[in-house]
Amino acid sequence: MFAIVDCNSFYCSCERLFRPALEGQPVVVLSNNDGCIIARSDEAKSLGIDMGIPYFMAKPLIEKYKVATFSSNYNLYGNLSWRVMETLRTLIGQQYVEVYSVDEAFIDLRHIPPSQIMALAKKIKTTVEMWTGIKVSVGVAPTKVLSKVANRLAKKHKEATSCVLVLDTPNKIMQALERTPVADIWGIGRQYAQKLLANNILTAHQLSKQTLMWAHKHLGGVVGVRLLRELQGNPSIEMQTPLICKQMIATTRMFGKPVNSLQHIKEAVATYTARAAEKLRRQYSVAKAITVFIVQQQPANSYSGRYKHGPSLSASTTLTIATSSSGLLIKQALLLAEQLYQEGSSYKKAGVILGHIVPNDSIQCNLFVANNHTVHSKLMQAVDNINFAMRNDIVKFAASGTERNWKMQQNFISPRYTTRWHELCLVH
DNA sequence: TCTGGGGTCCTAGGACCC
DNA sequence: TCTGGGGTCCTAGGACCC
Repeated sequence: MFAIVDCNSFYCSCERLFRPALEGQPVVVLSNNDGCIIARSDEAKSLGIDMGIPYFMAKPLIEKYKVATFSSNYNLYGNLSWRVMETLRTLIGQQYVEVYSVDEAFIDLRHIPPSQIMALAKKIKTTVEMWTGIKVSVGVAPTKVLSKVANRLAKKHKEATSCVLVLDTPNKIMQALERTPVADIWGIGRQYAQKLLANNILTAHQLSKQTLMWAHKHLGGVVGVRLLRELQGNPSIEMQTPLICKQMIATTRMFGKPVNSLQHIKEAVATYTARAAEKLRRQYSVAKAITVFIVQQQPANSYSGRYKHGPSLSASTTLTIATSSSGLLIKQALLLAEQLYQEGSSYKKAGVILGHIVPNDSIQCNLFVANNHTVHSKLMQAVDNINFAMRNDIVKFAASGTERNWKMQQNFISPRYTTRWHELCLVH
């Protein structure tokens, strides 16, 4: 059996933890740049505030019902996420926990006797809540996909399930599948959901009755086959071992306001490159490929229905030697940015993507270029140490600029209660 | 006026090899 | 009239996830 442990309205729960007066009140959290709604408490959901809608569209409801509104505070969420995951690792053993996202983890329960599973699932829930103050839901089933089905129903029927649901008999599984619309299956997105509906396949149960060949043909080849097998109760998506290095690292941001000048674009690109390089060094890797992209502002009155982004321009380059040095990467990134920039255009977003990532102990050297990896890595280590100990960005590259008037908006940001001394929660 | 920021995996098709 | 049969590697793009 596999379990999925999922924090309830995670970002909202984090904000509430230090503002207990908000318990039972509607709360929403906004995306970067205060653009969209990305998390809602149950109370906010029942007011009809939809996931992912732009803030300015939700504003009337938010003001009418005095919904508590926060800019996203990733320092806070990251730290609380770590506490939740540590709790799970302590309870079940590190080798059985796969952190799937900031607020979710799969747990391998194949070594647990069936008779003890329900008790363990409840223990996980109560312990996480007691140790961290974050409420979670637990879904347990023979496969990962089915455990997500269980988790969804546990959350949906909180009173009946107390947020814990174990699907351990064929009958329970069948009933759960009948109550799950195809669009709510993990792995079925908007496109496939439409396709399934067109084929008159409405529930997960109906989908589970299709053949593997059908899934291969209509749901993206081997991906669809895996999904169907999982729905039918045959484990086909394995646990991921921890400490796998990312194969791609990106840092991309919307600007706080449209940017016209090459100078500002370059500052942003340099800043994002430095951040991406930091992430790279944190996993002890180096990158050989770098892509820069900038997104133009969408010309006015050219969109109908769903929001579309403006045209995106991108350029890539491959380095002679893989590196994690911010300085070397910034140099390349700025060249690319200059290539892409067109005078007279207005931009709203930029990003940097590092690729061809390998561990830094297996750098392929170039016969004709001196390798100064050691020098650079010592410098970067010093920079990282200072930035970690003091505060973010106290040491940065001049190319990043000092004014940064392209920086994103965060009008409702809460204190970083758990990661900054001077932002601790005060009790009077 | 105003719409996020990360990631993953897979497939198709082109270039190239013998 | 008639033009093989394998391979590999790479990239772009599409689908999905939270």
